[in-house]
Amino acid sequence: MSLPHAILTALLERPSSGLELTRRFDRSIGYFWSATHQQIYRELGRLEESGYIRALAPEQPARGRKKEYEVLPAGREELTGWVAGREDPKPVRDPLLLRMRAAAVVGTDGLPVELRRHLALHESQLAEYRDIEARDFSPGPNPDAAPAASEADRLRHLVLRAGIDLERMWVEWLTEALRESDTAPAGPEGA
Amino acid sequence: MSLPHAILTALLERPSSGLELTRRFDRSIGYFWSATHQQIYRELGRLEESGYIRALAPEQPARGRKKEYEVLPAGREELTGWVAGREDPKPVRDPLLLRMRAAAVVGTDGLPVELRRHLALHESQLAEYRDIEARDFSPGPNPDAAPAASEADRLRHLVLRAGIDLERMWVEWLTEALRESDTAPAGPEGA
DNA sequence: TCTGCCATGTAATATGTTACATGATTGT
DNA sequence: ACAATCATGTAACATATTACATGGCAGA
Repeated sequence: MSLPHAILTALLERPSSGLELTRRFDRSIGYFWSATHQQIYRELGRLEESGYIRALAPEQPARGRKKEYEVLPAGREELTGWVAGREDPKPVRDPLLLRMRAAAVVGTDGLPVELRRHLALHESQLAEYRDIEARDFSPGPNPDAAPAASEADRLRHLVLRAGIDLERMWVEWLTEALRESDTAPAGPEGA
Repeated sequence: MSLPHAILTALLERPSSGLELTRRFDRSIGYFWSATHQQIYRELGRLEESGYIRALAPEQPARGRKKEYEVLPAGREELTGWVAGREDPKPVRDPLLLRMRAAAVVGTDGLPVELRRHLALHESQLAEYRDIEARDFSPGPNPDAAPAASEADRLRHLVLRAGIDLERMWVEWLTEALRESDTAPAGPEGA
């Protein structure tokens, strides 16, 4: 039940149309909750029906016309309640780890190539996050002179650092995995 | 498309019935790919129909009777091909990070309690992984004298270390998040 | 007018979750 | 006989993915 709350958060940050939301889900919000435009349009319909959001500048029932949405008080309340609620962390679900486990049974053919590819992807993502951090959360040359970060900025920086920590973890783990597979002779294991 | 391959891997490690698989998906395999018994039974049916697995000790079409499955050569080939294939890492999808982003807009009421709860859960999971590592992959007092780990063991250890690294990352991140929210006064942000 | 892109949407399918149903086996 | 548990399954629903459809608008 996270997608509706992701959309409410995005719309509170800035009222948007479906396509604008889709683009924001390809960047900032999408860094920790991805969604396609089909999901977003469907969910916008539901949220409107529930009275959590409403369309601005109406009188345009046409199909190809832009439709902006804003959050209603009921939507803000719903989101506030969700933030305060309980939700256990989901168990990890990672196809790459599964493939490594499978490789322990049927052999590692083709795996190192894939590990190198993933390493490059994670390094690239890490670099992107670090750029964002330098741009949006740089402390400046004299931290004491800078204004104290707002609570909202502090939270957004924390979320970004989770992304950075995660990517760094994968980069380190993949590097170690490749180092080992270079050292050990990697013959087929599945005989 | 990972669940069928998770099941093929599990069945190659050891032929099992549906319920036995379910239990293994609550432990070892479930640490990086979870599944309920309903998913497993449905997928077992499909895999059998595709000719990837077959039921052992047949002649028992009854409902409550145990049914063991084993992997056929076609199933092993399918799995080998999947291991060698390409599959991009999925973007992160984490409700807790989403909630922190939402909290930046509507306020942090109730969040610290939840962060502490998650911290305890991750610490517990980390401890469990470390127990498994000590039990199954301990180098012993004299590593040089111990037999070299097999390629399969090396891979399984790597997968376990990914789990350990992930949990440790969350423990550290949550600890830092709590330390900051103790320092900074956490007033409602959504005014 | 034609092409390309902006924008919203439908349809079909796949996967995952929750609740419930049925039969078999074992111990009391 | 009964209850508890093992074991396999169905049904309904929710969510996510993929492919396609429709209309508006701007410029060549």
